Amino acid sequence: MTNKTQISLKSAQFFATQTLDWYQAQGRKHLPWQHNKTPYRVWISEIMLQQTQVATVIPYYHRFMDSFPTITDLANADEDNVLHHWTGLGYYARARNLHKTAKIIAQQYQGSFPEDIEQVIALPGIGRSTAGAILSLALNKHHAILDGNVKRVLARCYMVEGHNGQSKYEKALWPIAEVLTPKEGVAQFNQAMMDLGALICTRSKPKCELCPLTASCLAFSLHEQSSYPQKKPKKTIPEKQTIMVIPRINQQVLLEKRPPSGIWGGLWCFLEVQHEEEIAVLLAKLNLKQTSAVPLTKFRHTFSHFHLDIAPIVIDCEQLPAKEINENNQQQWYNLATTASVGLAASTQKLISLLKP
DNA sequence: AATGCGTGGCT
DNA sequence: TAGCCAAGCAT
Repeated sequence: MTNKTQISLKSAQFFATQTLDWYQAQGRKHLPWQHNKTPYRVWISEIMLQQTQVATVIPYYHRFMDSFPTITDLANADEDNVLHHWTGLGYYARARNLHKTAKIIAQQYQGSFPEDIEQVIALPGIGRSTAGAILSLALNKHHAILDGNVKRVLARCYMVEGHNGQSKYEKALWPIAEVLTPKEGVAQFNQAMMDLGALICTRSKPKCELCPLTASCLAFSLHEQSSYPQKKPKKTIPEKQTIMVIPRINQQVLLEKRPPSGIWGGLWCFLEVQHEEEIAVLLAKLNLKQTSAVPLTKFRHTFSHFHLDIAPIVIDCEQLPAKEINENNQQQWYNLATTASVGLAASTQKLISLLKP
């Protein structure tokens, strides 16, 4: 039985007032998605910002909104093109779910974003916090949010035990977020909480001297800011090896579309083998005749959950009459001189740029 | 409930 | 500099 944090109405009101006053003076008001705040624009920003820093997102956001200004534009786009706009941003399920959800909204909601929180949460890729953010920031509806910034602020203010990824941590934080979220000024309050987390209540070296919430902050009063949120136990991630086979004819290289789930799902990548002997088998299957093979410099690509040591090898091939290498449209010759509108993994893009004429 | 899922910026 | 981890969600 864990203790539930008790917060009086009066202290909740004080918390909200302090936060809103601070936002008025110090909050961020000119991020790209804060102009013309429609549910669509806020939705795209919230998805891009998941586990991704603001500075990284901004150029992606501009390109995405230029290409897909409305939900209908997104719904009518090719998935390859949506993933193309996500190239390098990571967590590609976000882009696939974005596209799925746009189609659902186009078909089931006549192209207008649903405003009922349960309907929003039911959409692919949108959880409780993102749903609350969309409806509160764009429509000022009364929903709490609980993203990484808010979690950190609340964990310090109320010295909540646990760390990101632990369910007990979130279970303890949600009711706190709910109680503190005011009925008036929800949009500004939620934005303010994220800004406090991003600008003041940072993970390391929090700027407590600039914080409007020190009077409410338990960790501050006990000089325990650095103890919250608690550290996640570190684990060593495994190392994997792969050989990336790069068949090349003229200035074209062969790519294959990966299955819709798993790592790099839906992206176009080079074929992979585990051992060099398998290369010949692969080329035979593809009906390709090798003229020369040149290994490129090996490099390491690190994911959140494993290291991947990549040994690329370019196989120059003879031109062959068009054969059935394209059975399910899952393979294509990619012209190195152009930029196709498909999603590429960062490692694929890196290799392609190395080979560009 | 813990793990899979990317990438690049910090320190 | 090699880890740590960021505006989470799905399973």
